[in-house]
Amino acid sequence: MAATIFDVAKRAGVSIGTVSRVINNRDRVHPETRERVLQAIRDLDYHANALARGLASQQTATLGLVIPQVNDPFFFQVVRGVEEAASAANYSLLIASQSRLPASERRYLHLFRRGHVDAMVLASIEVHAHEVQEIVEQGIPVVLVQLDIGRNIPTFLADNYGGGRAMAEHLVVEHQYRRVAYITGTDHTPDNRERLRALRDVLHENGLDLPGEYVVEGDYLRDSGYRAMQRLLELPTLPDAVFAANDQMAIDAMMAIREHGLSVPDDIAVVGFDDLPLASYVSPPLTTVHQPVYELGWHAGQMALEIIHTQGDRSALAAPNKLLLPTSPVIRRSCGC
Amino acid sequence: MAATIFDVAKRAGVSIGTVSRVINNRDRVHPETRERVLQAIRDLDYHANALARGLASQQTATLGLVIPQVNDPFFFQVVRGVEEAASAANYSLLIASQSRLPASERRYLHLFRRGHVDAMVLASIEVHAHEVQEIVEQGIPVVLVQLDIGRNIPTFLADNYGGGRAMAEHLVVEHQYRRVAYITGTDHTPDNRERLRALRDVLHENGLDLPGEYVVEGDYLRDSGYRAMQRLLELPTLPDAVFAANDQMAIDAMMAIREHGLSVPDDIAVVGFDDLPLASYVSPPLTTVHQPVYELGWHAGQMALEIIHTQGDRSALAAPNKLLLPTSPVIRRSCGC
DNA sequence: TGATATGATGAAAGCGCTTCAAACTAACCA
DNA sequence: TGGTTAGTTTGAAGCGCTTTCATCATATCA
Repeated sequence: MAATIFDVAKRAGVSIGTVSRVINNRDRVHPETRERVLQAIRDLDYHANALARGLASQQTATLGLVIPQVNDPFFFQVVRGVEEAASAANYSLLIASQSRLPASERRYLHLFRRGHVDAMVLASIEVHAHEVQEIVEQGIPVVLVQLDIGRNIPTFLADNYGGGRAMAEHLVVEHQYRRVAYITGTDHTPDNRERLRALRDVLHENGLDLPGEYVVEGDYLRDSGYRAMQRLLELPTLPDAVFAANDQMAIDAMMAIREHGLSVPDDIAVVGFDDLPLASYVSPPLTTVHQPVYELGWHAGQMALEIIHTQGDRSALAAPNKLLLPTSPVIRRSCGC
Repeated sequence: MAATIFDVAKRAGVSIGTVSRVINNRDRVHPETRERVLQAIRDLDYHANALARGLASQQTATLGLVIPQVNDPFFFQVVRGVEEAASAANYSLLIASQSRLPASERRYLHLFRRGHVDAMVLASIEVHAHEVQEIVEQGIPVVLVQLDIGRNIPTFLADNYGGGRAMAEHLVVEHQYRRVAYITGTDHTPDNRERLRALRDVLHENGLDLPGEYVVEGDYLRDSGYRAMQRLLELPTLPDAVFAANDQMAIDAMMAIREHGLSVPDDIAVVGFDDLPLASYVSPPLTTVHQPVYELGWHAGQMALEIIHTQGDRSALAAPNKLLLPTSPVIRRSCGC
């Protein structure tokens, strides 16, 4: 059996209270006593039981992370970011992927209800504002990633609008494309909407229009870009450039164009959003917008830790609660450069 | 504050022991009493505290998963697999990525030392056999994924040899390539060695040789395939086919070949291993070997749970402790098909 | 009718830690 | 010399559960 604090106390000839103070660097302990305790800890290879500690102190040194069930390397980057922030602070990371169950059965809510975590990071999941509110009201800090529910909750977002603008300007101003089409992601997600808004704004500012038939619906997933592109290719006036809401669809769109006997970028330019590793390997290499995914995760984890450590200190909550991380266009070949 | 078992007991007019029995479906409880307790639980929105429960019962309903720090979508699949196995059994998943710290500081060892998890899954990390032994001796079941330390520990591996053979035969027998080169992964990993062994065997069986200069060293990572291929291209007699230890390097090798003014697969065929999503998008689409990564994770999680539930039942440990999951060649274009 | 199962519940002892009031010690001051 | 005080340490009460053992009805049998 593993050694307990009791064993350490006995060996060092002190009470468990003293051992606890040594472990936690609390109050003052006589240097000699401290050394004796530390020696006993070494001798017994003692490691404090995390559960007992959590129960007694009401702190678990654990962060909860909820991600969608989708199989997307995107989220792995978020996971890595949060994990590294957590482990650098000696916190553990408890992961839950959002299940398809109805809200009443959502397991991830148990994470906090059961006192399992000190804070939660929710990444691009479907969640109701009142659910989040409930968590926060129970005293568990929540940080959101790529997900905005419009309450006063710390939120980390990639700058979708800014990235979308930069890309749109690249197409419209530098390349002088005149008929730009857009393949949407899932309609309700804010990232998709921001990217579309950016394109529309840039077009307007340049005296151009985004006709309804140039906005075709996709869902971010494989194939949907292909089908969307097919619809565009049936139009009487073909676009000269296509902005897809993510790389996956952009790549599928390129396929559709090629199968249609046209060339990318000579006949139709194609650009995406995300900068998947994949983007640089397709041919032509995809021009896209880089998203700081790892950084989103890292900052979110960091923020969660900060809030934990300033609990009750209301002034801390006055910090900006919506942070945009910069996105940057990655110019390759598919735009015509 | 969240309701405790005490609150529920008071509201239902019973003792906490009875509430506990209802929660855990233990012993028998009078149907009427049970209903009264359940109603109180609903009324108070009670959720048992996981820490207290874990402390009292010495079971945490949590699985620990350790992955390398590498940034590889491969591991995300493993994570997903384990996570789904865990959550289907109402277990949580605690993740730790292996840090670069010296063994004495390896945080993930704390996961179990501190009584945090009921079992651990170690995935392709660097670990010493005696460390694993120590964990097991403390009564924490361990399951390995893509990692073989040669002890009597349940291990899930992709069938690297089988997949390597199938691919090698495709090259040598069907395509009749005569000069096949191999770009290695990190030398010490068993997967790499198995794949190489398979190629060598098939060549020998067909009266062919694998000359030393046709085995060039890579490290699985980006660029290393490119450099390895450059070395191959400097040889007096060029290979007619190249087998790379993974897709990433295969793709880089294709680039090097093209930059050298040669064509894939007409001048030199290239195949990989892994079947990254990426593989189907490059041009020509990469012929490779599919690895059941998600399944590896899922089975490992499942096995960990099984061992937990049959603890002490020695007969269970007689089950096969080394499981090969089948890999399958995915024939695309880069092999010449 | 009294002895004996059987079913249902309660009471209390932990699980391994944190934390806080209280106690002890030695040193200092008036 | 008694009273302070600052520095250390102890002891014990939880934290919210599980689990064992004892208890108490009620039903069963000879």
